Amino acid sequence: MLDAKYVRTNPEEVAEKLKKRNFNLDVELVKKLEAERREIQVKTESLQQERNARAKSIGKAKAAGEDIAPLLAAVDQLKADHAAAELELNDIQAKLDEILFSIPNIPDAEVPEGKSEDDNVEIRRWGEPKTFDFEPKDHLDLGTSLSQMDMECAAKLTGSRFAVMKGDIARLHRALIQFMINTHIEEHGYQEAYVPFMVNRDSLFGTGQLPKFEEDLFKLTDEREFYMIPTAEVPLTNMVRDEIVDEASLPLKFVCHSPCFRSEAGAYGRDTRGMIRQHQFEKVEMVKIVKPEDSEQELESLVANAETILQKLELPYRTVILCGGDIGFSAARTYDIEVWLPSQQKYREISSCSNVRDFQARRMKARYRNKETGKPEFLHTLNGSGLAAGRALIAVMENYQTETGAIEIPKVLQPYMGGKTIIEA
RNA sequence: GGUGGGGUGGCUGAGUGGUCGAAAGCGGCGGUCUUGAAAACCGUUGACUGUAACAGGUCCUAGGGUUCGAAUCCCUACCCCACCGCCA
Repeated sequence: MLDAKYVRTNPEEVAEKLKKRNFNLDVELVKKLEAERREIQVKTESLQQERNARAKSIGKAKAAGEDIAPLLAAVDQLKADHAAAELELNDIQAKLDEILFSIPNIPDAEVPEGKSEDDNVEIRRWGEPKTFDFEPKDHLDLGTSLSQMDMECAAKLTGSRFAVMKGDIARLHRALIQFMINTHIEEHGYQEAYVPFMVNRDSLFGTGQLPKFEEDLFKLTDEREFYMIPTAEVPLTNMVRDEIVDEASLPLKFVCHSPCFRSEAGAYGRDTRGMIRQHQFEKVEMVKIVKPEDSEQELESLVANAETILQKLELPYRTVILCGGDIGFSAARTYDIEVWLPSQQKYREISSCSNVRDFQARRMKARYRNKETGKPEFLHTLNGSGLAAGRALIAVMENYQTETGAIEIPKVLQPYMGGKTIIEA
């Protein structure tokens, strides 16, 4: 969330900056509620002050052995007034919080203007889209004819938007995950983490999925009300929730493989075929917890770490910076990496890397002690996929297919496949 | 699941109704000493809010209650620890 003080002292400025993401802040409402809050808070606090003073004097009188009965009678009305004022204050504070919690992050100045993903701006490309001298199949045709991918079976087990994989394809999927994690811990200095795949409300609030995006999540129905994680970003980032982190341990860099569960996937009727958009998919996630002055630079290296995976897999990709209209709720700046899919003749998102700045840290009260000021200050958090495993699998299958419907195995994955070099029927 | 014990500042931990935002230690910061560092010694040091600066307010896991007054008493929830039971 944004700094409440900043929002209430400069609502017009905030509204102006949020226009870039097509977010409309009701400035008049904020001003009106804020004026009320101020008045009621002053009233409540002065009543509190009075109550505290009276209570103290009663204590003194009692200690001195005086008769306190008249003092007790005098304090009755005060008590009732204070209780009423407090209720009123809580009510208005709740209204203000509701607004504050649903305001998205302010985009960086460098974020391009734009309405949709069509307005994202390409930063760079790597590799050349491969040309085939036959009609390339998509991953579903390839997987199905190998009898190693079965969407009908998944639909029987659960429903639409789930997948069953078998044999070498299942192993290739796992190989990708192992390869990615190993690369990040061995070459990029991340610490591997294993975390819960169900989290509580506080965690989802901390990273910004709640309260606004409840419908995107799978929620458990028992009395504990846990949620399935939509990304490992949630548990990883929340590790520092309510902590004052030792400055010497920064930056924290975590990498974690997890399944991700998203209810919204499929709500738009997009990518209904194959494994592109699923309710459950695997992802290797990178999260960095850093000092504010480092976050810009850490975002660049985060993207580079993700790109390295595609380079080692020799998959053509491009990197774009998301425009104001396409950027996520918590992010100040996001780079998407898009991999080439021959079946679609398009680049498709395979990683999303964001600098969240202090937006999540403020929600989570995640701080470090600044040596120079001696004061606790909010950390900056970043997250990025490194990479989405399901989409990486699709990209490998489609880019490495042969005319006979076999799939060559990228060199870097062969050690994870028992030395195998090709998957064929 | 059962029984018992707990949850207090960055950390450990004392505090059972008013003089407690809270002893002590550790850690941090400043200093003395030292070529420098360590040790030792001295001083200092909670967070949030609020103010031009004071003042004021809130915070002892969370939510309710009792009371003029709650870290302290009562209820509920969550979490942790120990032992027992069960179990991959």
